[in-house]
Amino acid sequence: MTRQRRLVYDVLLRDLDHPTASEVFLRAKDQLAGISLATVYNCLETLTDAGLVKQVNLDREPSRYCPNLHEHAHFFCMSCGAVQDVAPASNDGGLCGWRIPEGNRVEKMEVAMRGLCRRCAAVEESDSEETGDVSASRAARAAN
Amino acid sequence: MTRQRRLVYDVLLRDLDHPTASEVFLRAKDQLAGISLATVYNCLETLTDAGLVKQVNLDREPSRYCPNLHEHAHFFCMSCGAVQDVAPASNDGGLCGWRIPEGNRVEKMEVAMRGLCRRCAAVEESDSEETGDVSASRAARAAN
DNA sequence: TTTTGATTTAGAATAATTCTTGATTTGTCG
DNA sequence: CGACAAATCAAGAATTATTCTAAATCAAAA
Repeated sequence: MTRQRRLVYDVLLRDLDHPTASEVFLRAKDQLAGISLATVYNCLETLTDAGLVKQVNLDREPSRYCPNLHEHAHFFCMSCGAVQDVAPASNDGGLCGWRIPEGNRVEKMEVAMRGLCRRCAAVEESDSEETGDVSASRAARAAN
Repeated sequence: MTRQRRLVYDVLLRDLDHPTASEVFLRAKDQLAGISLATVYNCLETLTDAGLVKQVNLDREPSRYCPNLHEHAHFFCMSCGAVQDVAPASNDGGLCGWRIPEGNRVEKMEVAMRGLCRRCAAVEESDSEETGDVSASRAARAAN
């Protein structure tokens, strides 16, 4: 945790408004004049890889960053651009329902899942029988 | 519906594998040698605006295109990169459950909603009392 | 203190997408 | 049929977010 990483993380924690990398950069500069945009990108990536921060994307807009590690969805206001966290309605594994804040109007919802399709899950299963290592084969294929 | 648009649309309909713009371009070229990537982008945008096609994004990867207009989610295989459509488990408005294909392993799920936050919904409400036109005020603000 | 390795910086490079401009096609009307 | 207007297309330049590169800096260990 270097000074720059600490600062970038603090910026994210101070206002939980899902800033873009550029916005983080502007806020960080106020406190550490010499910091560069590249460093902000580096720090955001490091923090994301470390699991302290989540990268949030909507369409092809610039990525936004969120230090909320609880399971949640995101609500993007089409009018003012604000981004809110939305908590799950219950602890049933996230497949079912969200606590939409009172007054918000949802016009569209997008759901994306990531994982292994049947075929790849099967291959991994058989690979792990041979090697005993579940993650190795996936990593090997992912390297393509 | 011009020749190029028809072709791009047919390419999407032929294989429902969510190709990127470049992939659409490669397939389209086979049937209309002179078509350009810019035209493919134009056509995809036109088709999307017309509501015949949906643009599908995961993270910052190239956009993919999908002619399935039914409500559905997307499943991205982390190993082979395949993208599958996932149907809702019931017709309850999409808040609740998805028919994950047998054998698929979901490791992560992302939910994004778009709409109007409480404040903007309230403003629009009061605007429409004055003007009688719900969409005008939103459009005006969106133009910023 | 020197070394070592990681991190930061600035700017160049990249990749997807959009924009611009001129050419082409299409539809319409005489 | 032929001319004109409007829409569309093509080619390449431009844009934008992001990543890469290489040199400079820093921090901890020896």
